Amino acid sequence: MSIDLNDYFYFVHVVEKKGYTAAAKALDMPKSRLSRHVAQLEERLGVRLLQRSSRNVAVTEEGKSFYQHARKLVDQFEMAEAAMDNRGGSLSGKVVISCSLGVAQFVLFDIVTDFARLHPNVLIEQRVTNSMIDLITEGVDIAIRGHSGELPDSSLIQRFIANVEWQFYCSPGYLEQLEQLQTPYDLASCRFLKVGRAGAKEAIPLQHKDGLRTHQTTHIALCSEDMSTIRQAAIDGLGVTALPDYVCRAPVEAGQLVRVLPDWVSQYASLSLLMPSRVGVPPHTKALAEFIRERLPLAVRPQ
Amino acid sequence: MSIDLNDYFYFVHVVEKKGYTAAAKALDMPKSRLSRHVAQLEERLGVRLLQRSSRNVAVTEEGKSFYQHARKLVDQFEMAEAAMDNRGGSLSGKVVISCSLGVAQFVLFDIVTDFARLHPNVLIEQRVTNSMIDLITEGVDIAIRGHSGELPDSSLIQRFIANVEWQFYCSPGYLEQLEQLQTPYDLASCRFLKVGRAGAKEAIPLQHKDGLRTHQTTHIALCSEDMSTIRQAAIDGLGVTALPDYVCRAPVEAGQLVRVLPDWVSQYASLSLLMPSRVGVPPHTKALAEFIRERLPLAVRPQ
DNA sequence: ACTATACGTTCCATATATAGGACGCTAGTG
DNA sequence: CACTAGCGTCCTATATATGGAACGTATAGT
Repeated sequence: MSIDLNDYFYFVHVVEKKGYTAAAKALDMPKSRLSRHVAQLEERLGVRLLQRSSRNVAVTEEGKSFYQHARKLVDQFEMAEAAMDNRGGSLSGKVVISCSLGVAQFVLFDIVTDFARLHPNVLIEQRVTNSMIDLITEGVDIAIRGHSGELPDSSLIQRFIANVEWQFYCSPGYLEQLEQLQTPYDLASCRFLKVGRAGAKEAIPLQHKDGLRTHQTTHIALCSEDMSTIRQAAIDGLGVTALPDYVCRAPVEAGQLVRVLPDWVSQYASLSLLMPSRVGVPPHTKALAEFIRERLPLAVRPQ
Repeated sequence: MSIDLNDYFYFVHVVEKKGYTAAAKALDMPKSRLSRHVAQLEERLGVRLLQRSSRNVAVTEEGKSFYQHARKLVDQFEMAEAAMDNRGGSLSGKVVISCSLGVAQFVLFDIVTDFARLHPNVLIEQRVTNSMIDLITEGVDIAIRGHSGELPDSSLIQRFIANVEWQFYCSPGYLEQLEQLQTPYDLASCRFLKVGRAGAKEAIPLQHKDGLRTHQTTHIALCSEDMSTIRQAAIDGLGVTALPDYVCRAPVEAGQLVRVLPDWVSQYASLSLLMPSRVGVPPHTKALAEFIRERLPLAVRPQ
């Protein structure tokens, strides 16, 4: 029974993709290899890491514990590889990064410029869209995706980066106009400013900090796919809105917005970084991915 | 060109054993394997990590940088393995640990007892000697060795654990008796208490914090292989001594000893953990080794 | 209830890595 | 100045791992 550090790598990816088939697609290797390597790891450790059914895999308690360690190992691996790619000679090449409007305006704006300053020979092509596009056919190297709950399975490598809370905000002036805004029900008598697309009336999801979920139907005063437009509308006192916490941090500090229903969150979302594969990725692409992975959590850090 | 995390493991061991032959012996595998894996790693990264002559290997600058990352990866690996070995079921078995008198009395005393309390079914046999013994023939599983400079090459796995400074101490009362003790030369008129074996006169090595080295011959009043005896003699005002910093921390805080020549150190030493091999090591031995590796640096931490 | 589908595992011819020794080289030794 | 011991690398029969398809099974849609 021999020690094989690659087992860690395989195991981590099977866990993160929640299955052998998905992991095999993402890593572009036959699933039989993954199966055998994870089995070998389990035998060597004498622990069952994954509980297989014929339909999917579930991570056991031991597996979760082991995953914590194994993920750190793979992190170290990725950092080491990225460090070696950066060494000395300046990076060059073109990298296509895709993200949403909100992420571009409020999260990545200084990260990509800092990277561009750091690596003047790397051409960054940023594609901004709120639509889900196919990264492979569109030739995208890196995508940042915001999503609530699970990201739909795909053949992409996806790495969790940060949690995001969509909180409720309005201007201090608008708040005074309202009779009260203490409970989700009070939203019914508000004008609501919604990010995305909407009809005249929409059910706004709410989640209490203790986990309780509910909905409240309310009147939509304005909806836009552009968060900065919605934010400006809220600052101008047009209504209540739900936005990611990091979007409203500055106007809250400036006194232009106040957080309302502070015990409630519209949705808990996540930001993930997606890449088509992890093998054969050119150094400048790896470097940007690693740069984002380090900087982005700081940019959206709560408080 | 395929990615192989084992390359990291092999590279780290070649660096730490300063050669393919020594690493191969320690890991109990043919050196051809190490050679090929390191070569593959270099080719994949496109960097020369080791500079080979036909007589030995030298780590390049890139190699040193890469080693920092790779060592962390291997650390993670070892911690993950140890964590899995510890899981649930209580460990059992016998483990033989060898160390010097000083390490036993001043460093390991609560570490081994804590471990014994944590794992009541593990029998720890501690062998205490100041002589260099052959771990393999003596059946020793783990050894803690103090050494100044490099540890002599052996077929053992050796992991650096902590730095130790041998500093100069005497009692406040003895210090008053002395005309002055400002420079190494002033040691000549002191009575010196030496750890180990010595003649009536000995050259005491000194090293300035800036790196300058010198010697000072002085009269030996007492020498013992037991640090606690020497320390007690110093507390009783019999002379000046040089002892590891951690040995004198308590008496210094109690006002029984004062550090003299504070800009000088008698020697910079290290503590390392040695094990016969890393493959086929039973869980309880791994667990003790990992436990020591975590706890010992805290026990000897300066200040 | 039925069926098509997608899952993880197993099988086996083939490709790849390995072990152990031979090799060429160099630093220390007499 | 020749020699020996010890180093890292290269070579090749053999052992091991691999990829792709076949397999058994459980789910989700009808």
